[in-house]
Amino acid sequence: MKSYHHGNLKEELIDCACRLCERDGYTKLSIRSLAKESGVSQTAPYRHFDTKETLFAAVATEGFKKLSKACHIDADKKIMKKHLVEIGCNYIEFGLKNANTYDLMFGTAVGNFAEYPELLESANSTYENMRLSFSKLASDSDEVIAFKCITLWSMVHGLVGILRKVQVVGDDFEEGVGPISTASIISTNLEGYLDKALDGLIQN
Amino acid sequence: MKSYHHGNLKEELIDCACRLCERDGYTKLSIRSLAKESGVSQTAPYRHFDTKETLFAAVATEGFKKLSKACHIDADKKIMKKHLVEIGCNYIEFGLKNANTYDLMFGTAVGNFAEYPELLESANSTYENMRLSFSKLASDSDEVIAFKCITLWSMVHGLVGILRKVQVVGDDFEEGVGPISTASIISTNLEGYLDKALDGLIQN
DNA sequence: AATTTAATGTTAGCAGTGTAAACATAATAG
DNA sequence: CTATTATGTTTACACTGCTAACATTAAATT
Repeated sequence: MKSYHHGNLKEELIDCACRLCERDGYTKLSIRSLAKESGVSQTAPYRHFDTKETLFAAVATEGFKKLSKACHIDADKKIMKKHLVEIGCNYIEFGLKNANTYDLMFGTAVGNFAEYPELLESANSTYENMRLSFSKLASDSDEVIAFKCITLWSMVHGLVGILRKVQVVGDDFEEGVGPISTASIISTNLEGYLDKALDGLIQN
Repeated sequence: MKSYHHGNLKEELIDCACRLCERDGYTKLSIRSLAKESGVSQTAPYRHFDTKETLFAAVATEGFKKLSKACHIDADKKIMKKHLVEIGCNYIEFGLKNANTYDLMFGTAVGNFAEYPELLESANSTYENMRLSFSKLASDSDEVIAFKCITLWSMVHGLVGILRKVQVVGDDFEEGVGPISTASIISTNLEGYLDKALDGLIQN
């Protein structure tokens, strides 16, 4: 016997949308199927999300929260280069393991973050966490640290994009100097790769 | 008086799709509107593209060709670091000015490049061009050059992703060390930024 | 406690979508 | 000249985002 009111629909919709977006890609997600999955009428979601993009924004918000958590390192302990590498690795791992969600977060699905305050906040706080970690290592000015942080972010973000196109990760691949084999090699030793790449960032 | 056969439909569809994808984003593109725009019946495009993804693949292929051209530097002249910076700048500029197309090229719209030989080839040749330019500068082994090339690509690819979220580029922005202001500063002096960032890549 | 109001749900329906099937016409090959 | 293939059209189906009108319940106000 089900009651007229669901009681917890919004959260359940977001939860469900996160799962489906990751499983099939956000392009495949339909509000109707989402409603059906939650055992509710086709248009019920519209009581909680004005538009599909609003729903996407909610999924992206969750994505940034998870990314933030994945990249979090306990603020108390002294942060060494090793930890920055770890942050980078975690970031990349998140991007690769949640490729579809990641695409939703950084693609054009949600046009303007500023229209969705919670999304903007969760995205900014992901950055802020990274920046704070960075500031524990280097003794540069705030501006320089911000620069380095954006650079690190660009690096790992870029690697996610490139590696995703080559997600064989351990599977066999043709040898050579093509992008596929090279990217594969990198992805099998991500830590070593990042360690080297970070050298330029930290000193200098 | 129009003839039954269009004569040049495939090319026109691709052309038109490229324009519309860039203008409105590939999510908004419909095969029907595309057909209408080309003055042809709703299902005519299916004679040339099995599925919508096939059409996307064609648009992405064009995108890679354009990207390749934008990053091309005459192979004859000796390539200095300055030219690598130029390549990077051109790459980023392309990504920012063709954000929607870029998203189609690197997002999840086309799942597996291997299913579309022409796409795979144009993407690979974009990489190959970059790699050749790189090999003119450094005297490393092929493997090392491939590594550096992927790193450069990651860097500029990542920057496109981050900067796109902040495409104020010259407009005013709040001062501080947040991602927006920092990214804005970078994007107003892309050349200098890249020049510095490339230091770590070229020596070492 | 009774009543008004707001929040949250449902049903019905519109205009638009991807794509398959059956058919029409024109270009090409034999 | 005929048969085949390439390319186009019409029709149709199941699905989509979203709106409007209505139903039910929870919360706020008197």
